[in-house]
Amino acid sequence: MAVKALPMVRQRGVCCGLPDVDATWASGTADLMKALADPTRLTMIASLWKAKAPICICDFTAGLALSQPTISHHMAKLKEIGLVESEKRGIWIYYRLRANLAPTTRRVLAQLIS
Amino acid sequence: MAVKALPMVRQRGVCCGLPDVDATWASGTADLMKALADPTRLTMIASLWKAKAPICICDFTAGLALSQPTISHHMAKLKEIGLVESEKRGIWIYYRLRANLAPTTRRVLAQLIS
DNA sequence: CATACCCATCGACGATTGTGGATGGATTCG
DNA sequence: CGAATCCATCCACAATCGTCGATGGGTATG
Repeated sequence: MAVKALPMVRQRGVCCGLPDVDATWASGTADLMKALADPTRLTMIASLWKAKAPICICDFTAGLALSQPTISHHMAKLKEIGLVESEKRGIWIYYRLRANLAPTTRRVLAQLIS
Repeated sequence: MAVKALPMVRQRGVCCGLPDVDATWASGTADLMKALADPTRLTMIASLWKAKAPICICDFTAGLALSQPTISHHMAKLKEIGLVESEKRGIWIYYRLRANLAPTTRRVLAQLIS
């Protein structure tokens, strides 16, 4: 990647413009990053990604060294952002990666996990 | 992507194993996500990515609607994680994307920004 | 029906984060 | 040298976050 050099001359008190960055994009992308900015949630997402199958909440509760309310809280956050969806089966609730994830989101996850 | 079906039978009180997810990976990736989990820092990174050239801190201070200490604080965080590096030129300090970013990090940014 | 299990929600707590005012070092210009 | 500009650091404050105990609803088993 070609990187331009530093500008040779510059006036004091005069600043240059920045490349256009859409504020809506920044806000939305930050929300996605926030959802992924925790080791527990990242482990959950990676587990679902690798398993290629729905996983019961109880398996996370048993497998991760955290209390049941904490596990539930993290999964709720992932669901709220739209990364996962759930399905009830008897007394168990299974979570899976959302079927129609945004292509960008899916590619980001692929890069992060694989 | 083929997604397996839900298990038909399940015993109460018996939980299944989870796919192996490396704890070090989760921790490190979470740190990267945390660094990107803010609209201001995301805007900074996208600006540097698009500009393909070093940008002076003063340009961020002038362009973003935040105080100078806040801008400095955000950029310090990006530098601490190793996403950007800086170069001093007179009274100005220029920041640019780190030259030898981890390939994974670079690809994630490419997916997020482009 | 009574018990056991699964899970979401609530409330509380300490820890972390985003923000900006004040300060001071560094550098350049007149 | 004195003034102005650029920038990092320190300090304080409100807001958000991660965590867990307690609680209660829902569901299956005996």
